Amino acid sequence: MLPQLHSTPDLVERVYDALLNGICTGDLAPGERFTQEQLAERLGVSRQPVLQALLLLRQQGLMVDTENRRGIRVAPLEPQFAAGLYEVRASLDALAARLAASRPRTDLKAQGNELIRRGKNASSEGDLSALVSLDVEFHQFLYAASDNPVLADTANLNWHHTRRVMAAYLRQPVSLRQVWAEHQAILNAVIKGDARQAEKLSRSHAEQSMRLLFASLAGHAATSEAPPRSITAPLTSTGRQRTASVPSAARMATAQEIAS
Amino acid sequence: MLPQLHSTPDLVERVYDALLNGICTGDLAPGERFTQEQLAERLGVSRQPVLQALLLLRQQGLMVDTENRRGIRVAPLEPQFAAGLYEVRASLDALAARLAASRPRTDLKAQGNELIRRGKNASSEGDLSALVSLDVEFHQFLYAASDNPVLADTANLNWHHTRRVMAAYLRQPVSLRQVWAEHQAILNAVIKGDARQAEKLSRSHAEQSMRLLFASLAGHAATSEAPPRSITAPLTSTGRQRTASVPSAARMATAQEIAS
DNA sequence: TTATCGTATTCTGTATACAGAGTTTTCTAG
DNA sequence: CTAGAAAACTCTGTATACAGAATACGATAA
Repeated sequence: MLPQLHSTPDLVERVYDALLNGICTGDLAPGERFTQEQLAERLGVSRQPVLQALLLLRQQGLMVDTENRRGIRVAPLEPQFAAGLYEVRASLDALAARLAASRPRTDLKAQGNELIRRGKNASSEGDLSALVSLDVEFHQFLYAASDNPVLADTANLNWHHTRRVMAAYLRQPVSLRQVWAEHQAILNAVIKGDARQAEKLSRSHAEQSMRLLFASLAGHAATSEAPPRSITAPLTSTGRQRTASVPSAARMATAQEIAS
Repeated sequence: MLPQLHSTPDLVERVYDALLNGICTGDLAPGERFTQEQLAERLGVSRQPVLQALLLLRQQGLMVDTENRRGIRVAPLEPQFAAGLYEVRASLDALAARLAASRPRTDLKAQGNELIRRGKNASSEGDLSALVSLDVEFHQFLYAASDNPVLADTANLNWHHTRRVMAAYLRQPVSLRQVWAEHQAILNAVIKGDARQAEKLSRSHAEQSMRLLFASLAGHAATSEAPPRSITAPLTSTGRQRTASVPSAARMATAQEIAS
């Protein structure tokens, strides 16, 4: 009898993922208010999974209750918060690089180089969203290589915020080749097993990323909020559905649209 | 019109706190299986808040689904996990100390010294559970002093696990005066504004704590699992109650009790 | 006895029902 | 018209109802 993989529809997780993704990409702009019912209807589920997903998102600081406790909204994104985030990240990345370098692993080289190849590729094409994904992927790769699950979990939680920050602030394609050159250097140090060097490079990379980010932030006026592009598809649930028919066009209406 | 503090019974939070506390103190031993209904009945609430609290606890790695997805149990506590935990903590604490030292604050001295006084006091009395609390409190104090909310949140999440580890492994009162002498040294460096020194001391304190812990662990046989002392009171809910009467004696029965 | 199928049981996740807290709206007295 | 009470509305959190999935049990055939 095999372990029997579970085929869970798991609506909570799907709602969570949908909202998380919306927040991180900036499709769900901070500001507008949602009720649980609205979200539930858009996603084609009942209020219950939404309630639970919101519990998680609140706990991670991605959503906040509205003043009167009526409705919820995406947490605003303050530059000061981003600064704190990068301070933490610098420490965790430094640790990850050090650990990764001090645990010899044979399979790192191929996998790491492949990631870097793709990163440099996306970089020359100026594909911003691909770059964000690859950046996340590269750093997760390092966390995994550190072989410390606590570190991986801790860092990954913060990366949700980091993704948000990048998507929100990194409007113009800044000098991103530099980023991937630094990744390359870190990887090399890790592969060589030079823990000291890997740690140092990793820390300065995080700090450099923050500087880059804030330079980019200074570039466009603080008033020009991230223009939400916005689509959130209804979940194509295989599980039980509520009886009420769901409007087929489940686009998330944005303030911009309504205004125009 | 004042901000009007909400008087929320908030059952989810209370269930969460009750379970978290049980896990961290070791009253809820890893191993025995619970169903949502059992927990709900013991705490005098419906299954719904329990379900939601478990969502959080699962997400934080404190509880795990049982193999068959029937019931849930407290996540086992592996020494290897603890090692990873302390590696992360060393990094975060070092950062916290550095930041705290580099942001001059006048009110740190009095508050910090008071904590240390209480810590040394509890230390000489050998009050283990008070010592754990005070340890947590001292480190949270440093996180707060770092003035980086991301760091505080990140570190606090991990401290749940740390509390668990300490309660589970720190059976005999090891040389705890040493711990508070180190705290003292860290605080002094922070107050003096010596960031470099504060960072160094903080890192080595975390590493030292881990060594102490593992020494303690080696002391008693790995087989002697933490003896669960175990009581979890039913929530004295002010909100709506389920109609079914709750057994007044809501002690959590342990495997030990049943066996004897 | 042991393998195999069907049935009962358990337990979960999701949907729906309900009650309370805060808000807005409506109505009435001045 | 305006201040204030009261009714209606919104929205949340909790309880209950329901359906599906996995296991345990039990009967039947070899």
